[in-house]
Amino acid sequence: MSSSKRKRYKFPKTTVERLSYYFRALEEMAKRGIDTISSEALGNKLNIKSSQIRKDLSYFGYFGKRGMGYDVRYLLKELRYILGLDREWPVIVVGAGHLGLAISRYPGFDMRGFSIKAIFDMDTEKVGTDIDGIPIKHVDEMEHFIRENEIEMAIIAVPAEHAQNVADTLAAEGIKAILNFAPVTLKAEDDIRILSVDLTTKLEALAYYMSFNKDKLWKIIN
Amino acid sequence: MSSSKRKRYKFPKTTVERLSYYFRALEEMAKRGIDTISSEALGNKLNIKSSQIRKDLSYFGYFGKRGMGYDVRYLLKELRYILGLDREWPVIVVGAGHLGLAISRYPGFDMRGFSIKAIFDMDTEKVGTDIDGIPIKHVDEMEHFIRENEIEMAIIAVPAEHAQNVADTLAAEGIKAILNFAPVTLKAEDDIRILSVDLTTKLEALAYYMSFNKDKLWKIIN
DNA sequence: TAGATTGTTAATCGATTAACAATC
DNA sequence: TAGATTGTTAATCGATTAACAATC
Repeated sequence: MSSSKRKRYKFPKTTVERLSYYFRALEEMAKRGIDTISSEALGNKLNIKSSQIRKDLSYFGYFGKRGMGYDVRYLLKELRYILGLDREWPVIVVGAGHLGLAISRYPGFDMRGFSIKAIFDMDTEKVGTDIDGIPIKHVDEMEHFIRENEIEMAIIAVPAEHAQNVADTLAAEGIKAILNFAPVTLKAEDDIRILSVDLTTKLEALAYYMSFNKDKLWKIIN
Repeated sequence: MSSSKRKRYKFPKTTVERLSYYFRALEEMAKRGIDTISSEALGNKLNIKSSQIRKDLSYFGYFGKRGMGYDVRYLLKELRYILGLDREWPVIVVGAGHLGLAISRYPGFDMRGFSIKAIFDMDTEKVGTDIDGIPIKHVDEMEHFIRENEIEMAIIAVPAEHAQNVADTLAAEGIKAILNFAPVTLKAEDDIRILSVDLTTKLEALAYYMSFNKDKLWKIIN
């Protein structure tokens, strides 16, 4: 039923994330006036093996010239298209705490076409104000706003204990992708894409790595 | 020379991150008065297979009772020890922009023993003020502060173009672990642990997944 | 042409999972 | 004891990498 006749190619989940790194590095190179780059040179810059880069790109097409490398502007254009960055993505943020506000102002989002259209919160002190032109609205207005503005992506920046609730509400209101900053594992139907950014987990991983060679563990990794 | 006679066990890099999820889930359970849990039940909560959980834990010891599951408080205690969370970690933040300040106030860090001791910036308007009791100091004072307070961990929250510079400085001043929020790949010597949190990459991955089944790509994943 | 570098194959390496004997 | 659930083995699955023929 849902499976098309078209051949499907699998690729590692890690590839999409790396494409994003390639895109960013190429953007910087374009800015510096570099117009051709080899997988070797790009790999050096990103600490990624050149064969990994070539393989990642090969899942999507032929972008290089043998003996020459990749045309920076051309590859940028293709990656922009592959990553879906050739359009504007209207986004809402739920949670107007320190983190929610910092995220709303994060310059990196706007640069990539992610445009924060509104921030939602329950705190009536904050509702009605705005942050750099982005209105803070009451969560009760969320459903209407999502439909009115055809929002598909949302960022959750509320405390852990409210996050699942917010996710359920967003799902019911038609959101298709969620970037979650709350430190919980969210549950949702399969048609909703959820990715989490975990601020503490990585710091904890660092703490682990700082501890382990100080003779604290029975068994040590390599 | 550096290799001890002790047997070394390898385990996946992903394991440490999952231990951190287990810890968090168990903490919440302890708070709710649950005192025993099976790998099956914990897995359901975290969308992780029970065999994965048992395997992860098995790298570090025997924590469960067959037929009974795991004692929540005991496992918490062991995980706290393994993750190095049984001590205080003094941390500094470099960059007093919106993100740096939000990070400095993030309640999740303090809860885990990560204590932000100071924020460093070059902006003389900000230097001398404080955020919730955390002083903002000039970067020139950083080296002295690091030595004086025996800081080993730092968080980078400066613009991409300054991040490598800051990392080099931190390394020279004796920092051993860096959590990087700047959207660049940092280079450093092997004895310095760097992990990055990338705010845009995940949003880009979501954008990709929202685009791909809209007939945009030649080759489609599964 | 000679040199460089891609795109792709095949081998290796690493991580997850099912299955089950051990045992509480 | 019977039932439940661990700890561990072995199979499977997935991702990375070296190597090289193709070709600019």
